[in-house]
Amino acid sequence: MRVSTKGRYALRMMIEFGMNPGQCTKISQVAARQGISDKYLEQIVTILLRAGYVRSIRGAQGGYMLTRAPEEYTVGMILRQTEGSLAPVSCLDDEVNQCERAKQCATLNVWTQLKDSIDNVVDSVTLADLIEEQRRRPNDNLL
Amino acid sequence: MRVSTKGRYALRMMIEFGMNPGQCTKISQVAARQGISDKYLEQIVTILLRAGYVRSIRGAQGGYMLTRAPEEYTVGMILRQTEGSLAPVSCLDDEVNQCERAKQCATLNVWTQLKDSIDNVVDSVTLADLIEEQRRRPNDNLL
DNA sequence: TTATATCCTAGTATTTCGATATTATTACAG
DNA sequence: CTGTAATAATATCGAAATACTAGGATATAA
Repeated sequence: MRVSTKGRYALRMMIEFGMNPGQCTKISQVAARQGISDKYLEQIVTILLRAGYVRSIRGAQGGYMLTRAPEEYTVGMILRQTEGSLAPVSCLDDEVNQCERAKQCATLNVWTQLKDSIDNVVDSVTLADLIEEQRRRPNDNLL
Repeated sequence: MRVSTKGRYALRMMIEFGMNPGQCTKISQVAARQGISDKYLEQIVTILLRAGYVRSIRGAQGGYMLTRAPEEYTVGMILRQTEGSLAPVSCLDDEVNQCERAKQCATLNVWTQLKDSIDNVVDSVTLADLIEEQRRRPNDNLL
């Protein structure tokens, strides 16, 4: 039931991008400030890039920036891209349950409740909330 | 964010035990009915045994049975024993947050909300609920 | 005493995680 | 037009976790 570094780093990186509105942020900057391997961050940002959540500018003076307003990203969107499904069991990944045991499964109800409850949290918090939270914290330049 | 087979099998096994109140249930029975490897189930039941959630009777005609009433087990209790902590991030495992980034961490709040929300679900459903759910389902003898 | 069960230890195959390395591509600066 | 700073896309790797599997030791009812 753990959120892996991939999802957590992705969130932190998106916060960094969002705190530089209108300008490029370099991976090396994020890596240095967060103390994370830049090669690993590159991998993660590629996922966000393909999802259309950030755009990249190549070459010198390049970097990444958000494609939309921070209010338009939920934590759930970012985590689902990087972590894959957030459902506690795989049979709840799809809209229709493919599991052959579904009809007899006494535990399905708990998993569904759990999934709904997780979704409810992650979909109600936006990147803008996190950025605001970040600004309220000490040591602004050391996330 | 997945519940592993260990936790899921443990729940299903506990339901089986609970559906045979007052009598022993053999691992081989559970394994056959659930289509799970009995050697793996043996491993899992050991965790429940050491937690004092079941007691064992060795030898011929032996098996396992619950040590308390189904109402007294929550899904959370069973999952925490078998899965370990259910917190989405390790810094929420302990009562006091040991993470040095805690004060500057903009994402801590989401993780706390997520943890509370997960705990709320798993701690509010009891084994008795699952057993009742099971009895309401078709094919009672094929969980 | 024998069949049937749990108990215990170890091993193993597969997958995931977290990262690193490599090479290619792009674009701006001088 | 060349050097350099940056992204882009893969490939590789070690460690840990996951999901079993195997074999034998121990206990007990009949």
